Amino acid sequence: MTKLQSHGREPFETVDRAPEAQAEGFATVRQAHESEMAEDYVELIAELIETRGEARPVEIAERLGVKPPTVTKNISRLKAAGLVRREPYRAIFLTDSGQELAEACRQRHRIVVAFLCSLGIDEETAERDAEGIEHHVSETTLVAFGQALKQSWKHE
Amino acid sequence: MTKLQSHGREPFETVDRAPEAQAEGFATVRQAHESEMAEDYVELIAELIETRGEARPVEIAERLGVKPPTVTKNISRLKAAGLVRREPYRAIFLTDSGQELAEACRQRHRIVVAFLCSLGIDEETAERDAEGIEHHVSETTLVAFGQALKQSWKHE
DNA sequence: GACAAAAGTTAGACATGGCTAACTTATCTA
DNA sequence: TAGATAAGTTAGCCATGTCTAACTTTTGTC
Ligand SMILES: [Mn+2]
Ligand SMILES: [Mn+2]
Ligand SMILES: [Mn+2]
Ligand SMILES: [Mn+2]
Repeated sequence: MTKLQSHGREPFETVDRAPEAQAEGFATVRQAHESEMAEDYVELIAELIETRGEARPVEIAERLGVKPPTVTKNISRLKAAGLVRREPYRAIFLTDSGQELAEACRQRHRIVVAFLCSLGIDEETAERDAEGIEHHVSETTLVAFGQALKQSWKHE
Repeated sequence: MTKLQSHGREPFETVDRAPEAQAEGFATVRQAHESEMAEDYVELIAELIETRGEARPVEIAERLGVKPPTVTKNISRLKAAGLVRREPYRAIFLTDSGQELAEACRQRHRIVVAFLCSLGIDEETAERDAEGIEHHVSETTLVAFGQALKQSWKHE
């Protein structure tokens, strides 16, 4: 039991951090919440276009578990943010920047799900937890998940 | 390269799920967001009481990175929810149920941080990501993190 | 003990993301 | 092609969690 590969510390001690560092952490979480709606929408829209040919508000509402007016309102926010293109009463399309965001989100989502599954978590739970977790995974952590995933392949 | 221990699937394929299942996932995330404020506050209050002797609004504000009026408002919500006991202009205490929630949250927070660190992620990043991730980790996933952590000790 | 500084609260504003009810537009079908 | 049904929008409501400005209370200092 060498200490060489240790990433260190006893696992259950509370790290005490400088107040500013802690505050920065909470600020990061609040920021993540601000992008969350956009990320989930573009991700879903991309999936619907791919699998259903088009993205319709009814279906977005159904899959998000919200009511149609909520979708209308949020879609116009996405349009204002330049992520989506569309005319009233018609299907929804992604702009280039929307497409780009969607791809990144889908990729991240898939990695998080696969990583959780590689820990032995059932797919349903993995999907559920990933839907929230994904928005709080930094690039660093995403890379670490990817690495761990590769490791898990070797050992199977 | 046996398939015995495989937890299955190619890692980068999109799982397609029934609309209701997907909707339930998003509903779970929305629910998690509703408890998030309470969880972060009681956790922080418990830590402040432990390390500083008492929990004062200024310090809560400083560590959360918000302004004092935000803390005042949220503390009265926690009081209404029966998590906190306090009189105006005085320090804040946890009720039994607040204490209980705080302990669970601290434990979960520590496990998530330790787990991320065990993947080789630096502590600062681990803390930052954990602050958001913790609220979306189901019991199942928390247990899996704990297990993986135990494994990582064996191999170090 | 008075007064200045620090801490805390109150009031009122704002953005976000839900909702229902009522209306409009598009699509389907007889 | 008319009428019915489904889809989508609009208007207006609500809760949450943030803020600033102004006020009150407590604390510390001389
Ligand atoms: Mn999500
Ligand atoms: Mn997702
Ligand atoms: Mn948190
Ligand atoms: Mn936490």
